[in-house]
Order: sequence, then C-alpha cells, then structure tokens
Amino acid sequence: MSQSMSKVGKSPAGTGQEASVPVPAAAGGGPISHAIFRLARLHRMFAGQLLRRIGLHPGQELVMMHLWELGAQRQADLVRLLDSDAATMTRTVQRLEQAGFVRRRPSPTDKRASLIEPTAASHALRREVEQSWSQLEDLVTAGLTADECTAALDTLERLERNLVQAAADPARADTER
Amino acid sequence: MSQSMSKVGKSPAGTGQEASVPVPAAAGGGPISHAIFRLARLHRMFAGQLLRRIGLHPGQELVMMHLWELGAQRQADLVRLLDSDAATMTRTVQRLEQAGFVRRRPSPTDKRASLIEPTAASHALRREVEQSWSQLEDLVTAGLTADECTAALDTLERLERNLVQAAADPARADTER
DNA sequence: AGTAAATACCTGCTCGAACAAGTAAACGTG
DNA sequence: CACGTTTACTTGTTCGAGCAGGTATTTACT
Repeated sequence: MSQSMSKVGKSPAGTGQEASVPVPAAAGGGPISHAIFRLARLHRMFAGQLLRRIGLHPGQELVMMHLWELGAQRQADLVRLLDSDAATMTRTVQRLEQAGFVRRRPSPTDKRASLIEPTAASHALRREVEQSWSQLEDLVTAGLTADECTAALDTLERLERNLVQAAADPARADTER
Repeated sequence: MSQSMSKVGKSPAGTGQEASVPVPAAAGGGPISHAIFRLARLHRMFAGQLLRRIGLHPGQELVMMHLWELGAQRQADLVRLLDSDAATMTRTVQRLEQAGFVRRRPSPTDKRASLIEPTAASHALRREVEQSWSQLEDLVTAGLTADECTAALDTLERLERNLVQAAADPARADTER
C-alpha cells in the first residue's frame, strides 16, 4: 500500500477543480483510460488489503470461489473460467496447494490432467472471502442509489464490451460478412 | 494476452442475458467490483499490447510521459507523481536506463538523490506512446457520444472518489470533526 | 494402425506491485 | 556540535501476468 493509502487525499480543498488523485499533468490524452487505470489501481489495492487479512493473495480468491461453487475442476477449466493463463494457473494452484487450501487428484479419464479440489480447511475461508467482496462492493458504491449502481454497472460493461469487441474485430472488418 | 484475446466473444448470441466475458457464476456478490476487475484486465491487456510494439513495458510509459513533460525528476518525485512505490521505481528506472531511454545524473544539491532525465533516443518514442494512448482511448470509447464519455468519466471518478475517501476515512469518522 | 495436430501441464524468464530491511545523507533541535 | 528523525534509494522476497519453449497424452484423420 505504501504511498497510495497515506497521501491519497490530495486537493488542498478549495480549487474544486482537480480530479482526485495522482497525475495532474501527463494524463491529458485519454482521460477515460486514465480514470480506468486509477480506479483499477485503487480497487486492486483495497482487494489486496482485504485478502491479505484472510491469507490469500489477489487472484487466488477467484480460483477458490470457483472451486467452492463448482467443485473440483481441472486446471484447464479454471483457466477458461478465470480467462487466465495456463502458466499462471499452474503456479497459483501450486501455491494454494502448498498453503493447504487445495488438493490435487489425478483425473480418472485423462492421464494428462489433474483435478483440483478445495480442502476442508479452505471452506473456513469462504465466508470471509464473500464478506470481503461485499465489503469492497459497499465501499465502491458508497452513497450510490440502486439506480446509480445500475447505471454505473452499465457504463462499466459498455466500456468492457467495447474492448471485448475490439479484441475480436481487428482481423475482420471485411471478413466480417 | 494468451486466452483473453482469442475467446473473448463468449455468448452464443441469442440468450441476450449474459454479461459479456468470463465468470458466469462466482461473481454474484459484488457486480460492480467484478465489472471493474474485468474492465481493468482488458484495459491493461490492450495497453500492454500497444506498448509492447513500442518496446516499453506497462508502467514504464507513465514514467516516460512525466519525464517528457516535466523534464528531469528525482526518483522520489516520480514516485509521488505516479503514486507508486520507491522500490518499484528504483527497478523501473534501472530498466529504463538499461534500455537507453533514461539517464541518471547525481543531484547537485543532494548527494542522496539522482536526477532522472529522458535521453534523446527516448524522444523518438514520445509520439508513438501518445498515439497509443489516444488509440486506446478511441477503442474504449468507441460508439460513445461526447456526453456519454463525460458521463462515463463522471462515473469512474465517482467510484474512484469513493475508494479514495475510504482510504482516508477509516481512522476518522469521529475524529472527523 | 500410424501419424499429425490439438490438449493439459510444467518450467524458465522478465516485469510491475507490494512488504520488509537496510544504508547513507540531510535536517532539526537542544 | 551531537543526536535523533526524516528522506532518498537500494536490495531481497513473494506473487500475479505474460511470453516462449518443452513434454506427455489424447484425438482426429488418413
């Protein structure tokens, strides 16, 4: 957390013009991009903060949530579920295993794969993780009405959709149809 | 990029109900948080994609932009400007130096500090970096009217402000006044 | 059956992010 | 001037993320 948490309340209060946190200058081009960047940073920081108390590192909680909800999964399934990377998943699972939150069992049908399942010990964390998530949600949506939340969600998803589409398009645009 | 870019267009087209990308399940609690998470991920992915072609790693471009705009800075100033970490900055600067985009000069007034300045070689990148930023901005705001952009920016900043405040508050709430 | 291609994982490497310590220089105050 | 504190940076470690191979298996096709 180092910096961020301590010196976040910048504005000398009065100008009423500056945004809220860092980059007063170089952000000129790409205000939205920059806002996404800052929001994401703060968000990750808080999530990390919350998770740290539980004993998980950011990212691991997503794996656990999926395992708790869907039961044993192969790593490849987790990769697809989290839209993550096979290499990252290998190491994340190794660490979760070493931490005792997860266990590996060879797949009965595929000698290449192994099934990852949550341990009994991990279930003790579930409530805390879910609580942290809703706590984070409360923080970020503080002072927003239900309607405003919906609107915010729409906005976020709209931006997301743009990027998703941009990720799919580039090749097409003429192959498209 | 691995996964994300390739299998991003999920929905079998027709249900019209599912959001757009990963986590169909475990996201229940904290829809906004989750949306922020996904958007940030995609956004970082694109930024990384763009920067990679230029020869910079995500994060380094921000340092360079500040240096180009403000001229030589001490590491401590960069840390404050980017709201980053001193340790991270040390290594980022080392890598930028090694890559030839930055040079160190001992501060004339403070033997502890060194001034970081952009090299001539780095200036060749400036245009490309700025172009990439606006390209990313275009992608993310595709199909949005100016008003919608403003609204989106407001939303993002609203959420950001909530987190900023939450970072400042915890101790207070009674000390507040 | 026999071979080429796709899959499931693993390992090594670079990088940013964050925490913990540690060193050296600059300050502040008595 | 001496003493304690703050400041500027460095180094070491863990972790997620992403890229580039590398090895068993499984599958698809001829």
